[in-house]
Amino acid sequence: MPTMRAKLTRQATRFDSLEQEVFLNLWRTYDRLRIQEDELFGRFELTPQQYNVLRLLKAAHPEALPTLTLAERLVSRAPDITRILDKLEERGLIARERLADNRRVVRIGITKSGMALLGEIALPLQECHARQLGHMSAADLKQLCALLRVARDPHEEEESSWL
Amino acid sequence: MPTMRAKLTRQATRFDSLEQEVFLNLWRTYDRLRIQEDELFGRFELTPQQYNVLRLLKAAHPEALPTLTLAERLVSRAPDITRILDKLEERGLIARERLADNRRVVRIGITKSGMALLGEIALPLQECHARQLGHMSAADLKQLCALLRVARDPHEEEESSWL
DNA sequence: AGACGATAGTTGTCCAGACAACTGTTTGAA
DNA sequence: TTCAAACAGTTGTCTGGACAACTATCGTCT
Repeated sequence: MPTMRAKLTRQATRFDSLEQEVFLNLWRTYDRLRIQEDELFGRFELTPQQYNVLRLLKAAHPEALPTLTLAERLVSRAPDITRILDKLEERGLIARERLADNRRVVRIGITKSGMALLGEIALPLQECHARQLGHMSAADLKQLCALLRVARDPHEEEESSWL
Repeated sequence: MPTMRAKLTRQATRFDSLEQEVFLNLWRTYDRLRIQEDELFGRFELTPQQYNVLRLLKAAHPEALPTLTLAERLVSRAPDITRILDKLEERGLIARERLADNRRVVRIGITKSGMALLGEIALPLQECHARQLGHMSAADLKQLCALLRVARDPHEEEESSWL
């Protein structure tokens, strides 16, 4: 009985501070859960970022979004948004259209083919989410969500930009 | 002409599930906080992974750890552990030693130079952690930690391996 | 109208991460 | 004793991410 406790105490002392412990836990947890996502999206030859592009475009559908607006809404920074879109366009999952009245802007829309791919992914993705976090109660999930929001709140320019 | 005015009305994009919401929040929060870490470690020409190697070696000091043992303990997977170590060795921050009684094993130890670098980083790193999460109460931080552990618990092979 | 700065994307280049195939070393069973 | 399997790292190679410099277009100030 004291062996377990002593072990945990020793572990805890390896951190320099509580903040460091939180950040490393965050990193570790993200990494572990991402393994599941990577495996799933890999089956469809998508990266998580590419999937997120499609997800956002589906949410905007039938609107099309300017490239940089899309980039802003992505979960993770994407300085290489152009090339991410290049690959999706090559596969016919999105369509680009340069606006006639402002030729600087390229608007991105999801294609039927893209919507179809999202349809294929939907069920296995739900199963993936269940494997990832299905062991937690809804209450815990909500609390975790809330705490994560608090944690990053000062680091968001505008609260609503990325979803 | 309804060209690009109606874009802000769509911001309340729905998640497919609570689990997805948690994962995307996790990803986003990790990404936001990581920006701070990247900036800090960048000043010392280290990646977060490289810092973690040094941190673990300091914790093990004066013991030296076999390469793959070290890799297991890292926060994030590191299939390229060899090259991470190559770079640290080039800079004289770690030392490699092939064991005489089992020539397969390479043991890694932190050097004085490596310890000195960690000493330099310590204070700015604490300031970084304060910027990242200093706005949260100790109670919230502990709760967040606990929830993160619960979240990844089924995805850890052995609870104590990575610290 | 012309020039300048701002805006919207694109491209170049370099480095880290991922996966798999490979080398060298030890063990252990026929 | 010898040879195959297991082990511990290493290397090859490809893709994705990061940052900065670049092009094209537009707005605006004079």
